[in-house]
Amino acid sequence: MQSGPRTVYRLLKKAYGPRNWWPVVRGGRCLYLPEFLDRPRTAPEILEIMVGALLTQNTAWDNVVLALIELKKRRLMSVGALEKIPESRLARLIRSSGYYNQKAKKIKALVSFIRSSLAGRVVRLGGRGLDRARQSLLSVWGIGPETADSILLYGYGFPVFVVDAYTHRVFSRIGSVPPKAQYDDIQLFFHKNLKRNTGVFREYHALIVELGKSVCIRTPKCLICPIRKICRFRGSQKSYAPERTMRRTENRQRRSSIR
DNA sequence: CGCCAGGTTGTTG
DNA sequence: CAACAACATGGC
Repeated sequence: MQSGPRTVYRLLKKAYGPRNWWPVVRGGRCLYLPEFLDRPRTAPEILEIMVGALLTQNTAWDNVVLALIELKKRRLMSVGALEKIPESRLARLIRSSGYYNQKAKKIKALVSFIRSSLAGRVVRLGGRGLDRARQSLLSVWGIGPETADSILLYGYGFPVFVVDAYTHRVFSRIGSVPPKAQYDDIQLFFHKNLKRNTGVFREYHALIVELGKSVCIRTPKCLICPIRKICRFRGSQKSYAPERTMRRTENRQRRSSIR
């Protein structure tokens, strides 16, 4: 039985594709438009992807969209506007995306980086090569490997594979990577086993997310899984080692909140 | 209610 | 360097 990442891709694509990720927020709506995939992103679109990538860290996308709508409604989705706005007000506007104090700080760090990198415009990382662009992004406070790679892949069109919690969960269950595999290990697995193709990488990541959200959840729904036949797990085992150690404990109930 | 969500940074041993 | 804790809202 074929079970390489290419086979997984084919099965997922047949079941869920195309996903047309990354979406753009326009007119108060989140649009998944195929035509966006056929041309380079404009500078404003890249900024929106960057901000969205920060806001979606460990957060459901629907909550992020609410925050992006707030920002765009007020014409704040620009480097200049995001530089000017007080951090506390920014935090209030992106409240729905969670971790809003930290994320406001991250957005500030981002626009500061963009400004310092290219006096007044969104930095043109495209001409500097993938490795340098990635290192550059990783130097920004609040941008880790997944956020950097999302920006590079969906914003700038670099063929770099984005690894997230779903990727780790799905492919460790399949048996392709060890449960303890780190980000770079998992990314290397895909880079070694797939042609470097931006379109495929974009679609593949989005497909993994869909599988991870709807099927390959904590207690997986293997009966409806489109890649069941190549998976080592298949729901036949009674249990497996939880990938994320223990759950967070203690709910702090500090609820005075802003506003 | 309790759990979870397309991470990252700071702290600790 | 690995393992944790902190960060926080909204949906089901």
